[in-house]
Amino acid sequence: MLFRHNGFGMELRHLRYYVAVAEALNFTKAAARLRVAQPALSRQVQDLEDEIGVDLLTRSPRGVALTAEGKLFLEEARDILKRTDEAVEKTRSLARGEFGELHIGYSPSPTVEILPPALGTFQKSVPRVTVRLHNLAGNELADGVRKGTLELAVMQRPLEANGIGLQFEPLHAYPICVAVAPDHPFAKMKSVALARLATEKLVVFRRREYADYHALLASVLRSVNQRLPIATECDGASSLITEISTGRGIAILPLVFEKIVGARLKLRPLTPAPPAQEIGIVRALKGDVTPAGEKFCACLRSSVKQLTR
Amino acid sequence: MLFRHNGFGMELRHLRYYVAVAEALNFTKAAARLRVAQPALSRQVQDLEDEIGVDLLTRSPRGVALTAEGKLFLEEARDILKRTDEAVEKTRSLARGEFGELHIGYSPSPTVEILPPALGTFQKSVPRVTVRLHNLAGNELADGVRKGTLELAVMQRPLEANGIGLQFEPLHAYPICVAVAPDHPFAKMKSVALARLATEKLVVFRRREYADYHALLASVLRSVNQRLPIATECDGASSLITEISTGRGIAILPLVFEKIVGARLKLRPLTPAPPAQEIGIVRALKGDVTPAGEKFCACLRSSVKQLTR
DNA sequence: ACCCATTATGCCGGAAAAGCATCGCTGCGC
DNA sequence: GCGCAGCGATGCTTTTCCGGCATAATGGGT
Repeated sequence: MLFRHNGFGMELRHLRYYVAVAEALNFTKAAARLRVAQPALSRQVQDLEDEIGVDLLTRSPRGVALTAEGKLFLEEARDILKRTDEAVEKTRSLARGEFGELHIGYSPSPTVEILPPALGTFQKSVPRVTVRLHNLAGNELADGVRKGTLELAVMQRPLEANGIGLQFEPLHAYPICVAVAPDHPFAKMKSVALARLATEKLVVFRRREYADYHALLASVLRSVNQRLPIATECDGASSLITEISTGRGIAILPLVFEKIVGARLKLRPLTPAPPAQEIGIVRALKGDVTPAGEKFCACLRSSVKQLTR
Repeated sequence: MLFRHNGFGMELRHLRYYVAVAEALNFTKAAARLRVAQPALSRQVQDLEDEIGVDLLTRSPRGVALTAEGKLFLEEARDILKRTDEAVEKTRSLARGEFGELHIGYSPSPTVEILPPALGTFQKSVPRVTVRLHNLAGNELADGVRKGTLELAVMQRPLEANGIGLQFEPLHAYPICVAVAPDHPFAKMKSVALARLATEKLVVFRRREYADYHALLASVLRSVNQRLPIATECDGASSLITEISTGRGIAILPLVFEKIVGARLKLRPLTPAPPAQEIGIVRALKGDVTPAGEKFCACLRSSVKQLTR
């Protein structure tokens, strides 16, 4: 190198050597501990002192003592070395997926059986990863994953139009059911023929907020060419439960809603069975999933395994 | 070196280079900025990545991009480099006496004219030095300086017995005076002959707490072979002022007390003048004074110069 | 398919660090 | 009082490795 700037000679080696000497208060012993020869150590510490322009040690034939400046610099050097170790370890942790932030999108209702236990095991295995959950609508989830603001989404299979650039890994499939009040005639049946819905009125979620649900509904009804009158539109699960249990109508729901409605409604499978609602992991086709994200997927999969047992 | 430990290859150079590349997002430009050739930079960053065992950058023919780990490590590296600079600068500051702690012992009354202005100018010139003032008796001051718990003391010249191992640098000398109430006959004189004290009673400070004062007093009186009756012993300046102004007696005091007693007492020089009370700097004969201490001494000297004008 | 910018690789020279031997200093013990 | 032991510094040689130059490889853009 032609030109060497003033302060560009200091290296971590100098700090490591200085700390060793300052701790041993003896060049020879420090050299042994560092597995280097004493003269090398001697010179490196001299270089360090020249670099800083301050005497850090007072030498004597009996060993060395720290000057006031040396004491200060010892603290500083120790701190710097500790921080470098921490920096490296942090980075490795991040690479191993044991550290950092993980942005996960999800649809609350369809994932109610899968997500909570997966979150629990994940946080237990890597507590230093902060999971940020984002409760969004289906198309927003898809957009988020595509843009990269979400690393993964746990949700129903995206519609064709929403699915471009995304990969869907199915975790579980819920049969489509009809939800009725416990005193409704359907409640006594083991399954309900699709054709029998013709005389019923539908309770549905609001189209605006539940586009995915309406897509599902449409596909179910389309398959039998039916068009049912809509009794009410609900803004959420609890009002839907109220509407149905008071006899205002029935609803078409995936079986997972059993976990939500409890005993207040009865869910009966439809025959012939429409295509089941698939719940799974959505990730971007291109764009890496971090190790932490992979771990999370593993937790989801094992959460599903527990479920089916 | 025969054995090279796992993590002992990382140096500040690697961090400096990595930061440059991560900021430029381009090896070639970073190399130019660092005034090194691009291949050198390329290799050093590779070495760093090998060392950590994590990919920090994704290379492409259009430049480089940071991985998530790379972003984290960039922050860490920047911080480490900043801290090293700070560590060096702190150490240099300490060596220049612009930083650190300074323990100063003093006797309050005799230094009342000198110390406060010196402290003021000192703190203005080096605000990052924390001055710790220790108000102690004369022998404790001497002990403290000898032991090194005090770097300096500002006080009257130590007695012979107390002065061993110490160096005294005189700053100012105050003539010995007699202090009387304003209506006392002495108050009208320009000076008072020592012999005329014979008919007076003495107001003194307590022997226990003011050994130095009593030594001074003894030497003044011994020089004229007088022994005066003691009217009262006082625990401090304010009670001494009260005693004298109410006519209970007179006191022998150095002229500096004029600043303390104000108009409440009159101080008149004695003739023939006894040896003046010398105020100065006490330091250990061996044992360094830090640069900050030297600066403080300079402030004291200039404070005295201001005084005599 | 070619081109260009950009990074990676091979090789060499030199600077700097490490090792070895030795010197100089100082305090301790015989 | 003198030698000896322990310590750090210094001179010199060896080794390492960093940097420079030339060039290959890579891959997106036109």
